Amino acid sequence: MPKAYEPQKVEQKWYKFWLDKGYFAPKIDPKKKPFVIIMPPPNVTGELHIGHALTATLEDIMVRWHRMRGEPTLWLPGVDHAGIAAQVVVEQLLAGEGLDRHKLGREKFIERMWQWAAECRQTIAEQHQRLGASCDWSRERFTLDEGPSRAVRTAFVRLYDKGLIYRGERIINWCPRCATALSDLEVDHKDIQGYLYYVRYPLAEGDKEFITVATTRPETILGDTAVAVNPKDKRFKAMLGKKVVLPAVNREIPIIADEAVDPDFGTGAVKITPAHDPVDFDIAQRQGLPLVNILNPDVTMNENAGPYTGLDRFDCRQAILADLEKDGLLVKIEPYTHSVGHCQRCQVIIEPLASKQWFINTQPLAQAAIKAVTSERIAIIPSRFTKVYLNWMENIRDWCISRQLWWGHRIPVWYCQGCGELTVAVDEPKACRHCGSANVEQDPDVLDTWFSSALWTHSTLGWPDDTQDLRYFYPTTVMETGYDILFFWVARMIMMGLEDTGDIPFSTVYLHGLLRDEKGEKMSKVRGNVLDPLDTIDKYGTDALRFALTTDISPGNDIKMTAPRLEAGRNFANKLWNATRFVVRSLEPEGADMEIRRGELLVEDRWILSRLSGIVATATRLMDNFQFGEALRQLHDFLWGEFCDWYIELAKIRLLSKEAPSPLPVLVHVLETSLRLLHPFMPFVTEELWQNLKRRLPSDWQKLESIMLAAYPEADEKAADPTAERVMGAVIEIIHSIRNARAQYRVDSTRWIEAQVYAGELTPAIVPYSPAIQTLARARPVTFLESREEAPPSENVLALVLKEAEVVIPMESMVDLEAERERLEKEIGQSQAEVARLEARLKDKAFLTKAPPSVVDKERDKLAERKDKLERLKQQLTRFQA
RNA sequence: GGGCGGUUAGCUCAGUGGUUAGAGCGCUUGCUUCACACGCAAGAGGUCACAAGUUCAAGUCUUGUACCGCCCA
Repeated sequence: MPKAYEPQKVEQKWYKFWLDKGYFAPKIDPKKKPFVIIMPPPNVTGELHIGHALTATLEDIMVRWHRMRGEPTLWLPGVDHAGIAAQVVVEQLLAGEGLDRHKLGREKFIERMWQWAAECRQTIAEQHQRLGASCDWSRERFTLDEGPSRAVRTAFVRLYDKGLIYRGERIINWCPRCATALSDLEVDHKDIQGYLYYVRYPLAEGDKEFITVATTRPETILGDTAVAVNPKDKRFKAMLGKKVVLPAVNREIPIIADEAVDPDFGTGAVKITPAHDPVDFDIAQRQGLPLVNILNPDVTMNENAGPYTGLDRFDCRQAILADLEKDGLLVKIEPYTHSVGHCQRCQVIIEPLASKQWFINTQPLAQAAIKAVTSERIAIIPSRFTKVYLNWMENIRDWCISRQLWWGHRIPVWYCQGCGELTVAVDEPKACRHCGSANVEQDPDVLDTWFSSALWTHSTLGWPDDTQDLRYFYPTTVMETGYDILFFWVARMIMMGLEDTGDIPFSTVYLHGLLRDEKGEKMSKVRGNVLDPLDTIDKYGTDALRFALTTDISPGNDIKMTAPRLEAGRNFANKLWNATRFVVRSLEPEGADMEIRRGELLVEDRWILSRLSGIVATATRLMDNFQFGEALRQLHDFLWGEFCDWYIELAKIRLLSKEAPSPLPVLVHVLETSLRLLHPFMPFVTEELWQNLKRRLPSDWQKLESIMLAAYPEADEKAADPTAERVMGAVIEIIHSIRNARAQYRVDSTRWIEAQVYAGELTPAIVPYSPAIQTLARARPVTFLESREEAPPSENVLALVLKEAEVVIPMESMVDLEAERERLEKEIGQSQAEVARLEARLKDKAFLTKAPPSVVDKERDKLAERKDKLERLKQQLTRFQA
């Protein structure tokens, strides 16, 4: 084995091995409950970023863990066609070639999209494989595959037939750059420093009378169909029912009263532009006002804009302002900060406008989705997101699902050119369902990508067909994704899953945090601070990346990804490598019996086995609670801080002395168990090391051909050994204290120093550790005192009072008496304070009666121990006062 | 405006009421010790943002305040 772990040499070999062996595909066993994760499908917009690596890692951890526990485990991968996002990418490619989609035509453009998607899917699959993702590639799905596409059409038709999908003219968010409608969720609201313009509208009758309104978008004056005031607002009572003349276009519009008007905004009178504002639209519906649309799809002004026709929306704004100014109708301009919608995809300012689109009436679906969570059939982790989810669901608004794009699922609606009726069907109709005319044309629009994503948990498993996969794997177990798509995706999956199948899509939602750079900024391509997971893997190894992504994180909290995190992962993989290298090397000359015989175990063996059992229990409990970060941290600390730092060091001494019993069976057992514990987190290095062990052990030691198939360790309760832990604790403390004294007194590292140990009742158990103390603390001779009095009263002696023992070190003339006395006094002071605190607590009736007995007992033991130590410290001090 | 989160060592973060609050990195000191310098050993470093409360017991629960961030409107 080389001196350092070289991930590049092993990772791809093992992935291919697993894949070829077919380990990733579940075996359907009707007697067992499966563990199922449907992977959030990455977009076909390019390559995976570090956030995808986090998703893949967390899901792989769960999947490998459950698979090792013997559960039929399905992790189904997939890719999303990503409507707007992908179309934009390919349009940019076309632009580079001097083309655009209109020049190409719809059919050719779609061909280009498919070409792009195929390349992308290939890249994404390869990247997932580099990450070690053990997903079932045989079940991989693409949202535009025939199956999921039929699911989309089926779901649409069913909702339409139930009256939950409708076509109507509503205010939608129009992105002029993407040239499509967007749902409310696809709009980012940003505060903009703008202006509030106060504009006079002259009354139609009566000279020189005005009503003044305030607006942030003066160009919309052209689309006004009323001026509204609050009915309770006395200031405008006399004006109600009168008409004003719209400036610029000289159209007459009424002054009306509506409750929705806030008397405190501006002048209290507001302009109503029903075709370009959601609030105004509602008012217009109530009041029966007409809609005047003033914009073309490219947000130039249309023919309703009179003299301004053809101007861009913002040029028009300036032109109107100039004209108002000229006519003396612009009263004042105030700086004003207001929230403006931007296209989430391209950041262009969106226009709210009335448009005929397809919508889902979401409220009936939301009712079931709310109940699924409040009844705890679906749990959200971390639980604080439950409230966020419910709040959104309870205030849900209809969902605009049609998009004026080419890339996506075509809306399954055909318009009859004969009778004008609609035919809504899963399969392309030959004729109009109403009049039989063959002259039908399909709606040119496609569906919001999230509509197909909402079906993902069941469409991937075969719905609407009654397939074996759907029956066995649905409902799935965990939906793991980022909290940023809780509404976009998770909430809608719950609604659609329930609607389509009558059952929840998953029982647990696990939401992870977002990745940030070293400055704490969200990683994004726009910011240019993205980390390419493949670069990271090339530099540090996949397991190091996975370690960096999972250790010391907690659900729902953001993660700053920095080089030191990755280095820590690489170092840990290397530590594992070298621990195994040591064990493997020790194995070579013997190759013998690996049976652990309980009766022959030394204290240190019993100690490490006890600790191992404890760590297995802890890690399993944490993983059951989705605390993967904490679980990995505990495994790391055990392996590094206990197994490597102490057990291996002690084993070295035994191996050198060649005395029976050999530590090898325990070394192998603890190492192999640890590799299995770590496998879900760090699959490559653990497999490589496990195979290295297997190769050098007798053939009957392990018959399985991969660690992936091995059982996840279970805690061995019989191994718990408090006595061994206590003795080893004392041994470690003794060694620590001697090392500390050496460092403090700057004893040359090659020099041996004498140590006398008194350990009371533990003495017989500690005596066998004399060689260990010698080697690990470089102390010789180490002698054991029968009683405390044997400590020589010499002045040049360092006396260290420990929890269970005392160590006396003759230091020749090196001890600074004054400093020693001060140190002892300081320790006594601390000790006294502690004893006092414990005594007070144990005298407290409330504590004694109300605290659980186990806690009280613990405190009593502690007090006895501290009192004993205090006594011993005091006796030491007397030596300096003689 | 409503909601959520964060504030713990120099930095990045764990800490799911019960010892003397931990880790990684960084820092100081000493080590080419026969698994590992991607390492070993020893060490320094904390009013757990602030205030009040609940509790036998609070970094942990409640309320308020401040600052930072996010979501929704």
